[in-house]
Amino acid sequence: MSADEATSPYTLQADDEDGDEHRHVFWADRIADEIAAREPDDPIVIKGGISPSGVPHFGNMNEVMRGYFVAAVLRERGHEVRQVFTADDRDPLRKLPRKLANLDGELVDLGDVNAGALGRNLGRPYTDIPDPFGCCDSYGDHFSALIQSSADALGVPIELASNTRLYEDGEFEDVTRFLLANADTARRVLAKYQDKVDADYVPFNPICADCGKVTETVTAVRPEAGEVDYECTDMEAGGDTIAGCGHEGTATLREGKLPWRFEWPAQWRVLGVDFEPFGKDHAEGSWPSGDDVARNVLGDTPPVPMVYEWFTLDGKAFSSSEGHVVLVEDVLELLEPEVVRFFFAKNPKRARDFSIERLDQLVDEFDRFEQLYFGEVEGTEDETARAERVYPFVVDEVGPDRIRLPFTFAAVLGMFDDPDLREQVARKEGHIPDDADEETVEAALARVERARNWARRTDNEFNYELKRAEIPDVDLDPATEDALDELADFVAEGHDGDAIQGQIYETAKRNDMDIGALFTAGYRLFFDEEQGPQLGTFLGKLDRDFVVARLRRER
RNA sequence: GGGCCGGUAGCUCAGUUAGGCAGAGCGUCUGGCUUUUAACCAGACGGUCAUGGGUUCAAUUCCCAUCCGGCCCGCCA
Repeated sequence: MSADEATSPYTLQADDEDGDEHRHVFWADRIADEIAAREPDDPIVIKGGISPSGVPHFGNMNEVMRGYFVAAVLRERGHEVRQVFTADDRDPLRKLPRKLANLDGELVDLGDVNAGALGRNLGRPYTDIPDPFGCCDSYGDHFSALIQSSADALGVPIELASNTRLYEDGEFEDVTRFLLANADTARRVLAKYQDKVDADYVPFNPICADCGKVTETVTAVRPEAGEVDYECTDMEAGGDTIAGCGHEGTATLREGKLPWRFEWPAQWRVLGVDFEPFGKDHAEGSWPSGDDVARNVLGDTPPVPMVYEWFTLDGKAFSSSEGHVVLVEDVLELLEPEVVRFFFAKNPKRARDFSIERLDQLVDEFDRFEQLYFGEVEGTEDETARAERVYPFVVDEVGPDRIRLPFTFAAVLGMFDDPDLREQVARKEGHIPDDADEETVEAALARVERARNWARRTDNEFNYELKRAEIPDVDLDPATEDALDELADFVAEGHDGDAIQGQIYETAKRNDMDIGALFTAGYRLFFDEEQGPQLGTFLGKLDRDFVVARLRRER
């Protein structure tokens, strides 16, 4: 097969060759069609994978979530699906990340762990490097555990497969032997993509028995015996040189790894992969060569590919090594899992910014999406069709009776520590129907914690802080001062929040001043902000002496 | 330098695979609601669909060129 028969990885924009007449509102349906057209045997295998080289961040979850939606669609169609995720943990550590994370997902500076010990392991497989936190069997296992817990947190069942384990168990042995026996073909194909591939190139990198580094210099190959001889030479890694130890030895096919361009197709064969999503970094490099290697070296059909665009985080590229990351666990302190899944259900072709600052916008979008599904709001034909198709895949359970507090409202409710007070205010504002059962109300109020975390984290205008200790520095004109004094007298008489709220309006009118100005003065005095929660209700909840004194600007 | 992906309202995004009046939400503005402030209702404003050409009765959509952002083309994954 020639190169022009190669598969474009841009599956979502390819022409539909079947002339399939239904247009899909959900990209995962389109992919599922592609997979089904090949009539694969069950179970259908969907793969993702990353190197456990450092903190697995929110953007990495594309590898899990994109596959998840395709799996869900295929399951809906009656297929058995396995979602496999390879931890590419035999890859060598090439450079030290500046930030690591403990098993709780807390970021840690390299300097706070034993950086020196880590530095001595450059060039060795992640699974052969001690865990810098000392809690797992290896560096690789540590970060694999984080990948697993991230997938768990999103409710996606993945079968995590350790690449190292696959090598050790001999799963790659046959395909490795085949590649070594057919090294000429392998070289010829890969040379189309990589200039460095010459007559001496060997598609296998043994691990040095002496220093443990992945080596690149193979001096003899005996495929039948399942052995290679090697010399441990220097390795180039990102401009730096990792020194080899010079050891000359012999390795079995289980004691090394395939170079990535062969390892990927080998994984497809060994795991029987039918579909794999991957980031755009692979689209023009490893995919074309992998596709070619699979077809023309191994004689396999490569999986259905799908390129996804990368996310940015608050406008900047995610960077594990530099610590510009957010982990799934962090995100789930701010968003419900269904909102996170909703984000990943959007078109993979589009580069998106995951904006922590504007998470309220994402949540509002989700809430509307949900209302569209339940027919509670009007939308365009496309919006409605999309909501009807996608919503069930995004939530664990379709619940028409759920209550969603508007996110920013929930953030403001967060200033009350007392759960009863939160509920009371939410009811008063009409966000909780009278007939809602206890469980539903509790579920609705769960958003308050997340919204509160968001307000705190971004320290935005919803992060209200009562300035109790000290009176904010505020300039007031005499008319406002009079009004505040009158209001103080009213509060001192003992009235509830509703009455105080009404009195603010009355007082402003009586003093012939702008209502907004009086509210602003109030917010200034209590929050040092221009706006805030419904003032009367809020003041009604505070201790009366303090409120009276503050309105009189006494303390 | 070559290839690829993306660019749609102030913001967040649908729509582009198959050419047929430019869309939604939020925000903004105006008005209303006997209490605008964390609302609700009604309406308005908001666009050279990145730019310039071409094909076409008709182009956001197809073709060519250009600009911007990102990725790949060394190594590695």
